[in-house]
Amino acid sequence: MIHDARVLQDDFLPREVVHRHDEMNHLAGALEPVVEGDKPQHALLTGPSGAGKTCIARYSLNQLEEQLLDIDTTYVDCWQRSTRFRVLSGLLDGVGKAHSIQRTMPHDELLVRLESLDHPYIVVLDEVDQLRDLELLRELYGIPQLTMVLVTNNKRDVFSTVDERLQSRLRSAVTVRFDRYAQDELVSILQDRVEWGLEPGTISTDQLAYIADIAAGNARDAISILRNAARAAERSGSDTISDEILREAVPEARAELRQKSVEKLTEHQRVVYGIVADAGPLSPGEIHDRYESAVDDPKTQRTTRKYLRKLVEYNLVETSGEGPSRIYRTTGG
DNA sequence: CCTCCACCGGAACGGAGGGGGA
DNA sequence: TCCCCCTCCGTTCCGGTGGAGG
Repeated sequence: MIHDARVLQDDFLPREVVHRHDEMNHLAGALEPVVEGDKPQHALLTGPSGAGKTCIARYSLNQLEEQLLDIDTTYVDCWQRSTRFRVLSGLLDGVGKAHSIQRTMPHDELLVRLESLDHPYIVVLDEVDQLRDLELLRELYGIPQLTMVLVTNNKRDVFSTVDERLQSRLRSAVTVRFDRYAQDELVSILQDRVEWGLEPGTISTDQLAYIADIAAGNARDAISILRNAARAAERSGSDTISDEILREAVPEARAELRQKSVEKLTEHQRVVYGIVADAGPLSPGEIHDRYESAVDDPKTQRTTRKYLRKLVEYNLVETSGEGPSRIYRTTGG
């Protein structure tokens, strides 16, 4: 049934990119000067999640590495590395200069190491809006060999907190906008994965269209549904994906996504999430009261607010209402 | 319209944790 | 070994905001 499971994974990088040629050329135009030994331009990729931003960014860097010997590239997910220190150590890691880095390293030592690069270094900073301190971008701008490809899904409020000088620098980056995939584009992306990953004839085009409809332009969701369906079919010993299995795979895919987020939470954060999940829409005060009586060593109200904010960021919880009438509930019904 | 109240989130601070250097 | 310098997490403090109700 499953012929090559890798192509169904989230982080799989296709050999050929479909339906994003304009965006790819746009980005390549910014980076291409490096081939001639010139300084490439910084780039900013914006658009909704699942629209192919990360995929195109990584793909373009791969292309450059194939063309050039004297170039380094790396990918840093600012969601996982949201502090200045973690980003910097991620960047050093990408050029093999991360040896003997520890948290006690003097402030600027990490930057100095980056400045000593003798090759162009092109880095993807994914989910850059998750950075706690955007001032880091200013420091990275100051490193001549470094070119940044910044990836974010909401351009507007990302850079509102930085000063004008940095803002204008960021605005001068080549901006590539991504839209949601159209329905037929998603179908052909899925077809590609099916062709490489599954035995022939396991799923019909109609079924792929069904997946594309539900995924609503989000390629990651679409592939996740496909993956869950294939897994369920294989478990049941079937060699095709039935409509019933496919229907069941939709909530499973959502649960899988949710589960992954929940695993990243700390114990106390999980308790707070559990309260919202079990007891339905609640006010912040009510949530904190319940949380306080649920654990032995409760944190303060301020910390509970930080937790709630985090849950919203993780898309586990959503909020509505302002001020005193604010409530929190779990996402997706 | 104005005041109260709950909530929001920035800022500053402190302690724990962790590893290098004298 | 002790000291130092860092990060990370939570705390305290507080000004700002926007419904609800007089």
